[in-house]
Amino acid sequence: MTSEKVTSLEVAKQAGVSQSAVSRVFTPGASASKKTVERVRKAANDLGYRPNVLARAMVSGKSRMIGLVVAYLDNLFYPDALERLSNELKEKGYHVLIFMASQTSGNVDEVLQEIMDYQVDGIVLASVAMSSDLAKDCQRAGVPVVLFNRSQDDDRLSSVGSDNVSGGRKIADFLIAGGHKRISHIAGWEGASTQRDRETGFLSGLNSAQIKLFSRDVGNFEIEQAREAARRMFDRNDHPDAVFVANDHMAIGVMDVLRIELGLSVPNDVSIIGYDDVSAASWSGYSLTTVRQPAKQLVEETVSILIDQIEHKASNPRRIAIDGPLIVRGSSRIPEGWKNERF
Amino acid sequence: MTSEKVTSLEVAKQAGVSQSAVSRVFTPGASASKKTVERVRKAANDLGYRPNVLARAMVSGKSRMIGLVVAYLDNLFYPDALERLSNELKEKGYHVLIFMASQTSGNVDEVLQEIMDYQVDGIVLASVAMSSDLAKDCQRAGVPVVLFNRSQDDDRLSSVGSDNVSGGRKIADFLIAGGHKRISHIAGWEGASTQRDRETGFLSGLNSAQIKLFSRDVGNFEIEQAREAARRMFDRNDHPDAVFVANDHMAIGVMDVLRIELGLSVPNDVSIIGYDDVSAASWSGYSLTTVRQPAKQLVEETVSILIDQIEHKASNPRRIAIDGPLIVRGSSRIPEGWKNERF
DNA sequence: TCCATTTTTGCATACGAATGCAAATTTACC
DNA sequence: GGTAAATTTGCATTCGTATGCAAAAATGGA
Repeated sequence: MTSEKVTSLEVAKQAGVSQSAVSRVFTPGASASKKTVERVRKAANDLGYRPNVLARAMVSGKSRMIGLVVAYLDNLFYPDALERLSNELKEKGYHVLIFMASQTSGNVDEVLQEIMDYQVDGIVLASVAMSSDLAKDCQRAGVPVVLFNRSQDDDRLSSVGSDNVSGGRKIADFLIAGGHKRISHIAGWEGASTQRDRETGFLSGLNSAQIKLFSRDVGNFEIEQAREAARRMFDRNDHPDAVFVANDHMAIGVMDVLRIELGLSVPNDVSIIGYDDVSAASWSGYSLTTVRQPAKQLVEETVSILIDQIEHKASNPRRIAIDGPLIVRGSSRIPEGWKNERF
Repeated sequence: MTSEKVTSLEVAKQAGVSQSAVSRVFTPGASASKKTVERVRKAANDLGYRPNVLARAMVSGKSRMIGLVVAYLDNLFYPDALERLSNELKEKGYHVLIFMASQTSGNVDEVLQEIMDYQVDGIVLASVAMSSDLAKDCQRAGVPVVLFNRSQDDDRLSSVGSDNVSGGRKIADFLIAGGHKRISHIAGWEGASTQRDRETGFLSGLNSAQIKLFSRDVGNFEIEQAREAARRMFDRNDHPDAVFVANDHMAIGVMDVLRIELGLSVPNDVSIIGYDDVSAASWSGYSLTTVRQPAKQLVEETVSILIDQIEHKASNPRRIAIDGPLIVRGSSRIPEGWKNERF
């Protein structure tokens, strides 16, 4: 009931050495004789001593914590990424302090301040943007920041994402090859770089084939809004025969509306393509054609950049866009003579 | 580029007061004259000073961090809970340090040790069990622990969950009322208290009606395993006409197998009932009948217990089981004359 | 064995903020 | 205005660990 934290000093007494000796035994790279190591280890074990990370952080200036800011946890892409990130970082001896940034982008800066109060060694912003001022602050404080699945013009910031332009283009090419004539788009939140890039690639693909976008609506990456967008989009006689929905999360909602509310057949009446390849996309109930965001690689790159900047003081920001394959499944009409090659 | 952290001392100089004065201005409840507050605030603003949470933690012994251990982030119930937990705690001035416990329960203790190294003020174990030894350690260190969505015999530990026994019973009653004759169960991981309790309630419900469980298989809360269990279970001529699947995550996989692979109609050929009421359960593609776990309340109770123990030193563990309603949707045959009353 | 190197050790201090204590100041009241 | 009480302030110390420095011990070489 009484909190009895064991300190290095107590271990030192028990082992008959100085506090510094204890510290050295637990500090990788510090020197200590075999004998002291042994005695200290024993004493530490007996007393149940473990170094206080916070105290260590104070003097070393390294907290071994990474701040993570996330907005949408209901889109399974992010929990998945979070899990990988946490595991990957743990491997390197870091841990994740998590912060939710509610929908409004206004409070991100505030959240970031809070994060910095914890002296985190680095920050990952997942699908969240930050103000330029804050970016400067982070830089000044020597805290590296990586934007995950978002990019931003500020060239002080590293970013990791998939190549959304190329992905958007693949989708257009695929739909065109499938002979679709009335191709539409349901967009995510238009403030997001992912949205803009996907749409840019998509439109450029249509453009190359001289095809005009048939119709367009916005779902803001929210499933309910996507459903409404779908209803609006199909509330007319000549509806689209293909829709690129800006992410899987929304695409699933859209498919439900089309099939169940409107009685349409996917893919016979209309082809649906999403983006991300979340696990639900491969559920046989949806079998959603989509562009895969290679979460594993994205996370690995993110961690690698962070660690580089933290431990090797590599200071030049890196911006990475990994290409993701089109995963062809049953939600889209398959082009004549199509082999499941990757686009 | 050079890290220039602003300290209270610098603010003190700038404001022409002592370091203590600065500290007091930023310590709620400490006394300072209007004049000093003003000058310190101004100086702090000018320099961009914010108190170092870690340093504060050292002397106060409170880190304002809560350690969270999670196992399954792919079951949407947990990301949802995590989001709520994070927000709720933030409200109270706490933040979440997250740790993944991989499938094997063996490494939970190790993870817990790591958590304690960070001097967290409290710990939430989500769907994860801990050894009795560790529980003792936490208690000794004065770190309150709350089991979330799990309970454990150890009566030193607080736990918050829904009333799984009652929930299981509701499901049985509902299926029986619907006239089902061949009622089966696909279990989650059998080491989990939630699994045991749900099944206990379910069986007792069947028992009251003198109905024997038709068949049973195990899915370990993993969607792929649940799919396989479903295939095994229906690979015979007289298959069940109702299946209670131990959570929604698995139930969705099961529905896909039944409908798409086996060509069965849900609910005409077989009724499916899940547990949790994750967001996907209400998607019209599934429209899954389920027992709702009231995530909001669960999280609120969890936080309330934690804060109580941390701030008011309330030391007696509390064990809470909140009743969750049966949410009747389209995946199950509805009993004659059924009104959507809550069971 | 003796001296030169290298390794190990302890001492003292630093990290940044909070707080008990006593001195200094302000406030209240007669 | 004067005294007592209340408030504010600064000093010094504390939290638990890491580390520069110099002293001590161990090692190596001839």
